[in-house]
Amino acid sequence: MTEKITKLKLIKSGHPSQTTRPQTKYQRVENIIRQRLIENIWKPGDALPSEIQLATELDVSQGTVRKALNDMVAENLLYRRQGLGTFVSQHTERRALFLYFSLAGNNGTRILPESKILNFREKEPSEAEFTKLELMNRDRVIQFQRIRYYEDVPTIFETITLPLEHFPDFGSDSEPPNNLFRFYQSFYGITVAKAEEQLRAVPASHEESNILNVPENSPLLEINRLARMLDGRPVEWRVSHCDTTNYHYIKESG
Amino acid sequence: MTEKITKLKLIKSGHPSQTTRPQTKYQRVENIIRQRLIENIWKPGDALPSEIQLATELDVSQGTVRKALNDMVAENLLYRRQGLGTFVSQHTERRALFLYFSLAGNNGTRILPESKILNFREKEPSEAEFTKLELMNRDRVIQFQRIRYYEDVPTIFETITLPLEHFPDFGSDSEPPNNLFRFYQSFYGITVAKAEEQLRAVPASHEESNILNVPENSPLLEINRLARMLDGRPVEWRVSHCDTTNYHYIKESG
DNA sequence: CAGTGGTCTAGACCACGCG
DNA sequence: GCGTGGTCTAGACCACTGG
Repeated sequence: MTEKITKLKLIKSGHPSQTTRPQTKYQRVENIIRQRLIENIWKPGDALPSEIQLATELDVSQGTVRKALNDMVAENLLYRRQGLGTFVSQHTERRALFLYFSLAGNNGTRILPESKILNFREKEPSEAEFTKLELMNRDRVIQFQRIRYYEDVPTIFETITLPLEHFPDFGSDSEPPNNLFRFYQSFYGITVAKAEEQLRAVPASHEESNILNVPENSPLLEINRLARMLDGRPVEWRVSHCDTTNYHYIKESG
Repeated sequence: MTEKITKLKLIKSGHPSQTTRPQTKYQRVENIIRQRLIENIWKPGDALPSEIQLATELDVSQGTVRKALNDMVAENLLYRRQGLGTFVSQHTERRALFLYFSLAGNNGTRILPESKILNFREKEPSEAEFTKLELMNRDRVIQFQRIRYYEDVPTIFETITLPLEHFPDFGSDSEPPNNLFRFYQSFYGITVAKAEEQLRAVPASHEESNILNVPENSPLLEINRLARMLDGRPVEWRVSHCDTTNYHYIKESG
């Protein structure tokens, strides 16, 4: 009994600043783990310490650690494999495909389409780019465009804008690969944690009609997506114009 | 000790058929609750018995009931209000808006747009309708079309198809209201539990160009949505053609 | 086999909503 | 005050994985 009381005292006195703004233990555990992910102390693919080790280190019960980890698994930041451990999520092909790429063939199958870079430049951000990417100073941006092919048919025309700040020497070595998120993660230690998409129907421009081999002004699906890192800062703004004759965007709700 | 052992024996012997295909207790609890929702024993808006009552009734611990309920809260079938209880989800305006209606103004605000019914008929299903709605016999279907307005501007043209089987006397009393899901729920006891959407860009037909007041062949966003009931059977097929000049479809991932 | 996550229990105490 | 869900603990046992 006395031991219990002492423990509670210790916990409360150990966090005196949080008496006004109460925070649960599992939230504190979550924040600690989140911070370690942001600081790359635990890298994508790494196994975390076991639940019992974490519980001991952070002086909480295993159940509290479980709750925190389960929350983060639900956020796709971690994944579990029974008998093996808890791991930091990576931007594998599968993850890219099911989390951040929603186009599927009319039969329902998804493929991560091949892509070809058309152009590349470093420049001052436009007003829209400055706002969208939440740039602070007049930081420069990287911008490139590419075509993506579904079964060798050009289907998507993409314009991608990145804050130069986070991507030094981008594109100087070699062409950026097909799976950009994995590239950001493995070369720059930047993990895309979430994204917001806005969809519209737009007419094909003259340039797009040539590239995608469709009539001018024919309808294209515009996917306007802002991707954010673990700490919430924007990392990539991507505008994709898609010929949805043979493919469509899918979403499940409920 | 002996009590514990006896209890375990009881549980196992109480479910002899499940020794080969093991199922966890919380899954069993989930299935029982799910079944009661399907059978309308607990109706939308009702409070469930308290966790302790359920635990006693089903002979499991409160923690097991918690896990089952939390899973179903994550599925949006139930919601919790601390201090009050656990409730069956309803198709309120808010729910309709945030779960099943993804159009937002370019400033980010969402509105459930007003609608006007254009026509209504009962007919034999087409081949596509038969397949999509997973009709078994040659059941008849109800079909109607409507315009939806955003700030008094016609913006969406919808074609809605329902299996007549589930909607006797549909439309004979009065016009179906704006929020259809709530109507299905309160008048027919049918809850829409999930939906699958496919999005494309399509050209405006001659008819649509008149209705939506846009040039013929101008790009429209097509939302092709199949809604399913609690037990997974299709209840509604809706094809919406949207003028996305002032509005767009939104999705958050991560 | 040892170590991991997954399930389940029993019980304590807290925070909230309502009468 | 009372009943509800929300947090937290401690410990048991199961199921899976790998060496």
